[in-house]
Amino acid sequence: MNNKPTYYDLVYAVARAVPRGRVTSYGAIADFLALGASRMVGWALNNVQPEDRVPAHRVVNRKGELSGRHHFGSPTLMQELLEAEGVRVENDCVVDFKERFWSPQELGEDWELPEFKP
DNA sequence: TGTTTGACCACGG
DNA sequence: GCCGTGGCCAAAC
Repeated sequence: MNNKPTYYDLVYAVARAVPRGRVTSYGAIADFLALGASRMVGWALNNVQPEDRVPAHRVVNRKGELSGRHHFGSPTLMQELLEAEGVRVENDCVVDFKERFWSPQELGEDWELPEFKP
């Protein structure tokens, strides 16, 4: 498992760049990274694990629903994490998702991976 | 080596 | 306004 120059690292970096108390969507990351495939974002997060320290719980689908809650080990863990950050989650959906939505474009188009230390 | 699926999104009917 | 289909790239079988 060496450093593979793949979009995976980009997805991880963007996920970490999500401010606390904010949430983003797979399509937003995919669009920012110009992947063209939001599915891969989910796959990237699927390969990621807590040991990567990637707040994947801040990433939800465009509906604002915690689609990946079932992949957190506990179906309620994702909601717990979001609520712990001040994000109100109801019925597995982010309340005021539109307002809580954060776009990676806020970082800037020239934004790149910060010093990634394995 | 080809097919299927996957934490999705956009568009069309 | 809701449901169905296509598309995207990559990994697993």
